[in-house]
Amino acid sequence: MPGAFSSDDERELRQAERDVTHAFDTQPFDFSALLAVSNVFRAATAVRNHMEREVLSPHQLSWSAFVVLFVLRVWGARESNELAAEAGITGGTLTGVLSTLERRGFAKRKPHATDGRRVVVHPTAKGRRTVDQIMPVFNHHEAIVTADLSDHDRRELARLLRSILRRLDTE
Amino acid sequence: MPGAFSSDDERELRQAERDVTHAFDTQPFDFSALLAVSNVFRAATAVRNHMEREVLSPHQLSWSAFVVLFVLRVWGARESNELAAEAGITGGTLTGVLSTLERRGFAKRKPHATDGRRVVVHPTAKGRRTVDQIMPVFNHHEAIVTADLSDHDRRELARLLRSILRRLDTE
DNA sequence: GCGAGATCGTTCGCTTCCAAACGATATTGT
DNA sequence: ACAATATCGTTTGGAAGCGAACGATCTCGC
Repeated sequence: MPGAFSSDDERELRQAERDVTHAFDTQPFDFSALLAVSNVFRAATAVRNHMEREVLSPHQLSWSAFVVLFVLRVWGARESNELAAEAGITGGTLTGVLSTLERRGFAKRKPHATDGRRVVVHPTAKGRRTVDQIMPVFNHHEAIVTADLSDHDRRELARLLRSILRRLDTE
Repeated sequence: MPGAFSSDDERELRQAERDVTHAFDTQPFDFSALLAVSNVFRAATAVRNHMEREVLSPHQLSWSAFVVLFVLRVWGARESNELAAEAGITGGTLTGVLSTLERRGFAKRKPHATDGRRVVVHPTAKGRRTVDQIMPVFNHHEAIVTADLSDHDRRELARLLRSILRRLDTE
């Protein structure tokens, strides 16, 4: 059912909407877009902080370091550019993350067989083991933060977000 | 209608699901939670990068700096701790952001009337003017990135995300 | 072949970001 | 009254993060 807010939630929301409208009284805003985007951020930072605190910090791993390691664990050795794209970070940032990962023995850079410019990143046994140890806990917390959503809602959420991603890809 | 993916999208998705399942064949995962959470991040970073590039960088403002300035513009002077909470950053980070904002003349710190520890942050006229200038463009881009979603979809998206936020608040 | 241009990872300068430690100020218990 | 405790903003140290500039390497046109 649409509009199934808690009344507190809805009141606070409408108040914020009024405040913003009032603040910019000369301009009409697209509120559904504003609310959608701003909530994507609030949710992302809240979940990220939660995960880093509850799941990742015991292993001294940052979010990005874990994502990179996860990709290596599931799909095996990758080239740097693929890795950066899948982790959603730039090449410059990946260099730093890889330094950390390599220093701590989770991954290893190797030269490409035929192309002297490229680098292939391999997970180490320790790296794979660490992901295997973290992943169940991580997934459990993913279930916790989405506990108020039905399975259908979660898939719907993922679908709506992919629509945004697709739109940004094609720009 | 549920499941209204493009077929390419869906195929890629199912393949990724198979890959992950195969990689961790001893453990069953909650996939709807995994997909929901991971897409929240992909979308957030993609939109954030887009906004910083297209809207904020001409004004030399970071995302956080803009959020803080926006809060000051709409709700007026705030104390530091409120500001940090609403911007989704820690106190230490806010100090740095405020230094930048103050240096560039967008905001100003003033001592609290009765409590010598606290600081009240005020927007300057220049700060308000800058937000007024950016906000229409920002909102226009919010509309662009959510262009493939109906108005109903956008509100549904915001609702689902708020459910996650509420869950994290009450932990 | 071989020079022009593209592509790759790294480096650089700068900002953001967090957790933890720190001083300064308030509040509380006794 | 006054020590113990709590709270506030800042500082610190280290990792992320970006865009731009850079050298090294490859590709393409001729």
